[in-house]
Amino acid sequence: MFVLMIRCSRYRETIGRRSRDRALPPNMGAALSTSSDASLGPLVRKLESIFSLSDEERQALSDLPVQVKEFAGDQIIMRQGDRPSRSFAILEGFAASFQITTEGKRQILAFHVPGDMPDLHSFHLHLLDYGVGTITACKMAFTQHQDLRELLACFPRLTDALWRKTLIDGAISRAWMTNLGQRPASARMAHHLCEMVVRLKVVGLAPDHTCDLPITQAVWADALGMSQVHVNRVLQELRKTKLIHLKGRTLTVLDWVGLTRAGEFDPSYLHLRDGQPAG
Amino acid sequence: MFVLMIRCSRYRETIGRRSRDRALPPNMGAALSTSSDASLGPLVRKLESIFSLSDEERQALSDLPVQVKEFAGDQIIMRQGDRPSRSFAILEGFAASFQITTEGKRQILAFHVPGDMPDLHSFHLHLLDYGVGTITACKMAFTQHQDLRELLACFPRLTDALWRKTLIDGAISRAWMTNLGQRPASARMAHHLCEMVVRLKVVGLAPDHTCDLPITQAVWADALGMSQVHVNRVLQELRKTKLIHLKGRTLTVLDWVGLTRAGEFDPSYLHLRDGQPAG
DNA sequence: CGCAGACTTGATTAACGTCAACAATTGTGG
DNA sequence: CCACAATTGTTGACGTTAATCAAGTCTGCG
Repeated sequence: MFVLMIRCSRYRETIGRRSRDRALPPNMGAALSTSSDASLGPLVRKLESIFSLSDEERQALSDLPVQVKEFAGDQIIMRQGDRPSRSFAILEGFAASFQITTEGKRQILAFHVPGDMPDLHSFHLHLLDYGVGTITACKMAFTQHQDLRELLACFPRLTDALWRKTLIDGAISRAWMTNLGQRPASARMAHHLCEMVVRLKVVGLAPDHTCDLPITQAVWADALGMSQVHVNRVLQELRKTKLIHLKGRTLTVLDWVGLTRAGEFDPSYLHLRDGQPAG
Repeated sequence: MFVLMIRCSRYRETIGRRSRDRALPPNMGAALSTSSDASLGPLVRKLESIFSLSDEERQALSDLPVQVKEFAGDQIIMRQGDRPSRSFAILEGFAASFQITTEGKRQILAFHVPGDMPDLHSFHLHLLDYGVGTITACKMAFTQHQDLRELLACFPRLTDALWRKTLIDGAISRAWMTNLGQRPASARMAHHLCEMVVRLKVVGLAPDHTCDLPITQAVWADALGMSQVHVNRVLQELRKTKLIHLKGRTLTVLDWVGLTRAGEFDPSYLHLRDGQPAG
């Protein structure tokens, strides 16, 4: 206990000095702004949905020096094979990670919503095995791995929180794999829609049964491993059976129970702290 | 540094006492034996393939109190929904993790070879979202989460090593997802075989181009998301094109370059410390 | 208004699943 | 060592799902 306090106070001084001194990385000129106190809000909220933080930990996390950058839609942020020296959290907007096969096909591995840290892996796995790009315009908070390392050295429970977060991402991938491997196209789509709605609810982006889902059919095709034409037909089927209403970028779930049944959806793999009601 | 040493020596006493005192968990009567010094060898070797350990860390890991248990083939070890209080490493044999859909279909999410810790997730994610079962007869080393927690508190770099390991498992899932979503059946099989050969090489189970692969076609069907009949036809095709020889449980890769090309395989996602030559 | 991107539709075809029977292999008890 | 059962692998015929191709239509937007 004693030990921890010594290390922490030293940590605070160090970070303070470093974040003021450090030069900006080369490619971050124009769109850059400095962190405001509230900027990591979505990340903190997200972490708290899966882990309980002490005031001190919450504060330390909020004090982490970050650089906020804005991106347009459909931009690549990191690419397969990069060796990033910083990680980022999404503050606003939708992003996706993906892999490209040598045949030129793209598999979308995950959609990322505000509060997610899509490349937390790079903190330990220096070579990225996937790329990350924006879907819509996004606001991202970047943090140097070094700063994160110092933060975690001081607050080991935060290591656990972040580790836990990467494990949940793993659980989401597993559910996605089962979805890809075992379900016919329409159940696959239904399952995916259920997941998105629940995840958006957690961060307050799906208050009722409605949410903004700025995902084109072509993108869904790459995510769900089917052709764009088939995505279209499957969506029509879900509309015809009155499970969803989807117009423009707005999804309304008309029949939550029916949709979960169609997609065989059970939200427990999302490991939410309180069994998040979704309908 | 000073601090670390104090904590470590206390850790040693504690663990020493606890492992002698602790009663065995209820369901572990018969097949149980106590740990020998060498029992965690495969785990240590595996970790060293992805992370460099100090002598002290290696020793501490080997000293972790474990209970070794043997299982027959095709046994369930943990099931979807369990809340295990211990994790285990595979010392010998093949295992697999899987999910069962409500339609009764099984998706195999990963094959586990000696040195793997299939349920390391349960250390932080108390509810298992997948089951683990043996493929062949297996020897497993179980360790209480509590013991592991104490070890990691003392050697924070081991936390990093294990975190890194779960991240690599994540990378393997991602590659598997791309495989499921984007590749036609025969490329999918080829990619999978490449992965298995490389992973077995790491732990010394594929010395030349040959290895023991005790996986039935029905199991492959569940792993690769195709019917058992189609697995059979795809394997015949790979044999006909002289890429592999597969007879009984023995796989020989006849044309490594050809197989990697057929499966679009690039081993970098396995994040081996030295770019492990595979052919 | 015109253009680009997204969505929709129909016709055709390829990939793959299902069913059912059978052959080969492995394991087991006598 | 043999006979037998059980599991695994193989084959063919046939049906279904979903991909591909190609031609639209709609929508927002400068």
